[in-house]
Amino acid sequence: MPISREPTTAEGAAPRGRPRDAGRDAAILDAALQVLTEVGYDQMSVESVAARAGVAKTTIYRRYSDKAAVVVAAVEHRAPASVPRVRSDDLRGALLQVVRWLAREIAEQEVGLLGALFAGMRSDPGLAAGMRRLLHRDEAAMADTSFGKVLARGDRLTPGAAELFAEIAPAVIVHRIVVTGKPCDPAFLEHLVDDILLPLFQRK
Amino acid sequence: MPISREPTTAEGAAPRGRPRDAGRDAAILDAALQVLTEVGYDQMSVESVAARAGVAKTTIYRRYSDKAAVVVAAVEHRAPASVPRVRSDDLRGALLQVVRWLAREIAEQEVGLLGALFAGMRSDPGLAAGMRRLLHRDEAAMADTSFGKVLARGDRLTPGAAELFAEIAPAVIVHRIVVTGKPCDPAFLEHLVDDILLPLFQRK
Amino acid sequence: MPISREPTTAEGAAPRGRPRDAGRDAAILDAALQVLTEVGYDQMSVESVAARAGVAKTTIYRRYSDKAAVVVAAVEHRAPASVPRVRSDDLRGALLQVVRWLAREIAEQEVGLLGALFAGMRSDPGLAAGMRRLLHRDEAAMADTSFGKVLARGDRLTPGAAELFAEIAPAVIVHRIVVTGKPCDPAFLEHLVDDILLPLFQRK
Amino acid sequence: MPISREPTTAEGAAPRGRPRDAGRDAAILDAALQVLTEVGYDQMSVESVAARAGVAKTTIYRRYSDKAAVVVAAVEHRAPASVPRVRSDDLRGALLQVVRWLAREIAEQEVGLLGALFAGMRSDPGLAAGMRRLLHRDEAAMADTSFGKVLARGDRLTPGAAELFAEIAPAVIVHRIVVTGKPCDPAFLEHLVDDILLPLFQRK
DNA sequence: AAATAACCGAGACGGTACGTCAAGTCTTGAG
DNA sequence: CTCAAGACTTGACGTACCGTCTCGGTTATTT
Repeated sequence: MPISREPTTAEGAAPRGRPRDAGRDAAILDAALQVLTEVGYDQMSVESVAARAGVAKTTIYRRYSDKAAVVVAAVEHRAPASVPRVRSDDLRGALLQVVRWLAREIAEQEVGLLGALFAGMRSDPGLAAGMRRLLHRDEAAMADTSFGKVLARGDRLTPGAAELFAEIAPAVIVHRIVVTGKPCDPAFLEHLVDDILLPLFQRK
Repeated sequence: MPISREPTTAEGAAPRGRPRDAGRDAAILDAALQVLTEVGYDQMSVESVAARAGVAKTTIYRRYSDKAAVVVAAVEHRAPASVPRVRSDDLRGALLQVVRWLAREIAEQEVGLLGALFAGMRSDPGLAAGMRRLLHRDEAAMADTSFGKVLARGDRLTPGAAELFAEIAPAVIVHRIVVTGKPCDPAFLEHLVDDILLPLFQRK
Repeated sequence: MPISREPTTAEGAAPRGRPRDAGRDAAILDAALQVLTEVGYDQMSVESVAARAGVAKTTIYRRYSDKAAVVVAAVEHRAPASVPRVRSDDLRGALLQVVRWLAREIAEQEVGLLGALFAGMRSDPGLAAGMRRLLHRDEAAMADTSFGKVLARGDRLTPGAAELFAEIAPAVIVHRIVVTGKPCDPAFLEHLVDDILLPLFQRK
Repeated sequence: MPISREPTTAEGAAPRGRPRDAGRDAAILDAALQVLTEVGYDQMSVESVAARAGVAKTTIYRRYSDKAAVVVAAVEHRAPASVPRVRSDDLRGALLQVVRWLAREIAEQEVGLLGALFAGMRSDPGLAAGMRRLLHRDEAAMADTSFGKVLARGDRLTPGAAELFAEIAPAVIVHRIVVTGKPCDPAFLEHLVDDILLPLFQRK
């Protein structure tokens, strides 16, 4: 959530003064993402992000109100949430594919985001809300994909399968990574699909 | 994980010098737990814990290497994991009861612990391991309770029901609280039991 | 010896970033001097200096590496070594006047400096050197005053009288104050002049 | 100034309990003297003295009220103030001999003592008094030596020569060592005798 | 062509907390 | 009562970030 210069509405309000350098936007967010995944949320200092981006600290704080806001933006920036395309005739295969993608996604970046979330939950509820919105966005994005359509087939699956998936799959994966500390290897993912998701979706 | 004076093994090593004041141990951990749940992990300062415990900062650092270590010890100290007793003839009622207890437990203290976990994951893997061990302990404790016995009845339930419960219930609850940001109200808990847990346990 | 930003030489090196506030420089050194003379070297805490100067502790540590360095700078800052003007035709009067000034000077500030010198002698020889340089500066300053010219009159006084004065007068005064613990009252100063300095300077 | 067990008066009060180990007294003072001369007054920690003496910190604090008191005692312990014997018929030789001894004495131990003196001057005037008494004691001891008798020969020297010597010689030597930072080499000591002391004592 | 406004790098600044160290006191157990 | 060991309080140390601010200097648009 960058501190935007443009008023939410209107086009006419021509921005005055020197415009922000878009190249720096990218550099900042890339650097933030790197540092975040390398050292974790609270070992990540704004100063180190600035250094790696080759940018002054001011340039970051002009765009983002907060260290946490930088993290949100960084994750938002990178995650196009490109849910992989799946074949509609193979439910198990589709689930496996998506679950695999989800696990990699979470391990790589969302762990950092969750750290920020925990850190900011009490202090800055508005920010927490922002992060939640971001996390929620990805779930919503699924509905419009081929995978979303597979889960929405009311004739063969439990109604509400999509919601169930969004509720359970990320939760169990995060739990696995953070709490258990074990990797999301293929065996685990098959277990997730075969012993949890499929039984729930296919019950008569 | 306090900085113990006694070598792990051996009995003979008579402790020399003035022994640590056990009263202060308790005071520190109680204070830490209070502050932790009040303001969250990284708003919690060691100094404030010391102040509330009526103890000098050094007295804390003599026992614990780190702020994070204090948190682990604090949660470990308090959590007797007193799973409520349940009736063996009412599976749904038992699940509801335990899930309700679990939700309260997580909301009250484990959120803080998880924050510490995120904070310390990269920097101090040994510490992270400690926290995981702690979280795992509670799950293990369930096996010996009346509830554990209910889930272990292989004749009527899916085998491995206990493991499934430990894998899913906490995950979904944490996800609800942290990621979704919504409270674990009765409606949600019933949903968790009726739409997720029961179907999984009773299938065939 | 402040941590200077400007390279010692060169003019071209344009200072970048926000310049240091000169007002704060003065405030810090004044405060340091006050606290130093009030409570002595090792009762003086950097924090108290910061408080009195109305400045953050970090602002002091940005300028000076050390508590000791603050003291050197403080004394250096204040001491303009304004040797009083003397009449050239009255040697005894001139000596008395200068010795009186010297005694007050030493009692008021150099005692603090000497404390710092003792403290830093072993640990930081560079710092000790700085303080010595500073003390030496004052002696050198005398040569250019009316008093210096009086002592330099080779026709009537022992050659090297100026050096002798610098060697003996401060030494005896410091010894009186610190070792003996007695005040430098007029009687003592007259004794110093009549029984020590004059006889040495006027011997044929 | 050790904290004595015996009441000032009376002999009868038989000391009860385990008597103090006299060997430890010496160990403490020796260790203190070593550390003091090695690292200077305020780099010297009571704990390090205890460690080197092979003694518990308590054992030191039972004997001495203060770190500074330890230093006084340590210097007092070692300094037998054995002024060298001099020949009465050679004034210059006698002066040189004593001045040489004095310079070594000061360089080796009194510098540490002076550090303690500066440190304790403001905070504990009673202690400062103790140190002064100690320093004064050495001067007094001189009066009874062969050297003292040489200076007391009123027929050929200025009356009060002994006092003058005590006032000037240590002062100039300390000034040389501490303020100037230069060593008291033979050339300097000859200068001190020939250009300062002898002229003062032999005038008229 | 100026004037204006915002950008950018660099770094000072006030704060808050960190984790460490030493001084001096207190509390055990053993002798 | 002494001694060793070490816990304990207190207070200062010097460091690291955070988020704000103030410089000199750089683009853009607007007059």
